[in-house]
Amino acid sequence: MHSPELLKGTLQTIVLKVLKDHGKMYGYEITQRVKDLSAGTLLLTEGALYPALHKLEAEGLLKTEIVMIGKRVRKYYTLTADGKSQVKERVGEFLDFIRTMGNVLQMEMS
Amino acid sequence: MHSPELLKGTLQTIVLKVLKDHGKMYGYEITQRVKDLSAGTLLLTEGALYPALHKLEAEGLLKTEIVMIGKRVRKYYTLTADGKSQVKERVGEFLDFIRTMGNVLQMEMS
DNA sequence: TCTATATACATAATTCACTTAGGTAATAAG
DNA sequence: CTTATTACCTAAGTGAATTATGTATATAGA
Repeated sequence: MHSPELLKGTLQTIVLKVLKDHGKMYGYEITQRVKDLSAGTLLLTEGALYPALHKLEAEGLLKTEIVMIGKRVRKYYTLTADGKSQVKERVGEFLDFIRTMGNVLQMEMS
Repeated sequence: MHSPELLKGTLQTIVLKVLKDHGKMYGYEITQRVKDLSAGTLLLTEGALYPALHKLEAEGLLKTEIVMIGKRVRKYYTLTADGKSQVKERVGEFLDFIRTMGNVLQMEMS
């Protein structure tokens, strides 16, 4: 798997937003959804994703539900109320950031 | 000084692009220029900037010229030929990144 | 059939760009 | 004359990622 240096600091935002848009999802599904949405360019590593999910859960932004698929464990994540409000905040921060970067890098971000 | 998590991975791009747009500059001047361009929101720390400048110089993207201002040392940086071509590449990568993030976060980036 | 690939979870060691903290010194402002 | 600003620098610590590993089920192809 590969992922750019720029990804740093955006993983939580991505996870929260994808969960908001697609509802209940499990870890592996999130990696696949992000891969699809990014046309194969954003490949979330498991070593980054799972700790991030656990952290967001510990912070009360996500809640989990374990489901058995045959003999296989699947752990579904959904946003809590706190999680939902955080989505707006994080995405807003990201928008501010790229707006600022647009100014600093003198890009015409129509 | 304060700076967001999102800044990670963008510092070199910022330095290179600012040097391309403003020509010969010294470290402290870069921090002030970035502060101005970002309306006070992007505050480069010296602990991040100076090592980054030294690294870019070691990689041959920047060259230096030391000037005495009274009894004060001032170290001017300019882009090398390699540096100039890297600017386009790095800014291009950043644009790709925000385009991809636009898709993943389902933002309408007109 | 058995072998590789995909699915699905997880943690530990390491890396690396940053922050925080510290240091030196000249100049300007009050 | 004391503080803030200008101007350079390095070192210790942090934290979010990568890389490496481990476990195990399900599936597709040769």
